[in-house]
Amino acid sequence: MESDNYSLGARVFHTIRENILSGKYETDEELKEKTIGEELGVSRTPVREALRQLELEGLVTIIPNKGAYVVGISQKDIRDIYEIRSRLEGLCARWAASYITKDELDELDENIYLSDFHAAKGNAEQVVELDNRFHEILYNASHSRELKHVLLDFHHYVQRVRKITLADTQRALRSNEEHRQITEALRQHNEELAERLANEHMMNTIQNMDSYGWDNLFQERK
Amino acid sequence: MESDNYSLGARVFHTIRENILSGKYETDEELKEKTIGEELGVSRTPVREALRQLELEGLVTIIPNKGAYVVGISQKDIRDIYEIRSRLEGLCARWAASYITKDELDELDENIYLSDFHAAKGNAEQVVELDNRFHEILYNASHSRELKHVLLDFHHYVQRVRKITLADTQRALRSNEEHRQITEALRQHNEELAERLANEHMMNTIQNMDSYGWDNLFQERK
DNA sequence: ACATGCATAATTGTATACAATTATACCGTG
DNA sequence: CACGGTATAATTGTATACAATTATGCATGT
Repeated sequence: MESDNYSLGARVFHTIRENILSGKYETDEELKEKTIGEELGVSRTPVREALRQLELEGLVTIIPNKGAYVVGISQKDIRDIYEIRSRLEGLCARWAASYITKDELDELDENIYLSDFHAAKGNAEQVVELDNRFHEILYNASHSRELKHVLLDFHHYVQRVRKITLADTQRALRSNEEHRQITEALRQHNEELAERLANEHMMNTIQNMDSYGWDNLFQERK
Repeated sequence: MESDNYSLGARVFHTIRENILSGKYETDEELKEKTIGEELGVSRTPVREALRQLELEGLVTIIPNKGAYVVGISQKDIRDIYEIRSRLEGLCARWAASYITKDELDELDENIYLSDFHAAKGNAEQVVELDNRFHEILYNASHSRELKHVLLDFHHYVQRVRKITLADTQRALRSNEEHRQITEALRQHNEELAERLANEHMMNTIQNMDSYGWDNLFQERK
């Protein structure tokens, strides 16, 4: 999804974020600048910058002169995010319906085709990557910097949950089917339909998580 | 809205953000760590941290080894944000309709009452503050950390535009009337109505900006 | 045994020093 | 005069040093 040609500071940021979202750093764990710096082989400076950024993202809480603590992501947080996303992905699809190009539609088609293949094979990693890309194309097609920004944030935020739900072949294939319908609505430039389908796509994911069982989604964490 | 008991670093962050949003730093202007540090009487370290945070907020772009540049906020950005907010404020009101308490409803009533007073007097500053507080109560009443987080971000983002639109007495009074209707829906725990009214409240703001004339909203910037 | 207070250690906050990279200005050459 | 190259300066990136604050542990007294 994104290149590795990052500066050191940016890499530190991504590493810590990944460690929080993957559950490597536990909820309420204190993140000490010195310790993390030693782990990653850098000084405190880039670690501090990363922690300050992560606070803005809501992943850590910083108590001045005390420390940085991992903010837990509750089941309700995840639900809320998907409900927020349902509204915004809907708006995104609506806008994309106006602007989307033939090239983008072609890539969406290919994306779904490939995802079906990998889902059938059980290649969860690739399915997640293709899902990332599918939504990213829509974000770009919305032609809205602000909407893309906020949606990308949330998308990253729930990456861990998506890795689990999309590992289920049945859900992955159904998700692809929903992607196909959205793509079709976009091709027809049908704003109303595109919005409704993208909206439902997210709500279906919540339903899926409900039936999957939230305990299973969180078992690795604790 | 928030206390001033901040650490130095946090204050630097807020100052720079304010300078960007108020237009003191022009679009595409290069923000040099040394210069800003001297302006604010601090070293480069807290400035760097602030700039990295502002990049995450989308207010500056950082080109590695080159510099930090102010990202311009276009008219379309503002429109998009209000449309995004219309969806999310609607969702927020819907959730708040379930959770809102009598105390919060009382504060909303008082808030509107005071705002009417200040609007009539032409105290734009107070009207903006009360508007901030009105929406903040709703964000809290939604009982959703994630929704509150993203809405607060956007709310700050458009602070400058709000200062202008709410300086118009007619618009301020109409805004208060809309607040009153939303509050009434909340009091009745009418989710559907609350969502629709909050949604329309934002869309009306867009309409108002349209009739106000975008050029006037941006005249100070350029 | 437990609470209290003080000394010490650990940690964060800020400033500064140094390294790496990029911009600038000057000079020579065609 | 235009162009290019090189030395110099300016700026960012990272590490370290020092100050301020907070945590820890031990001794003391009750």
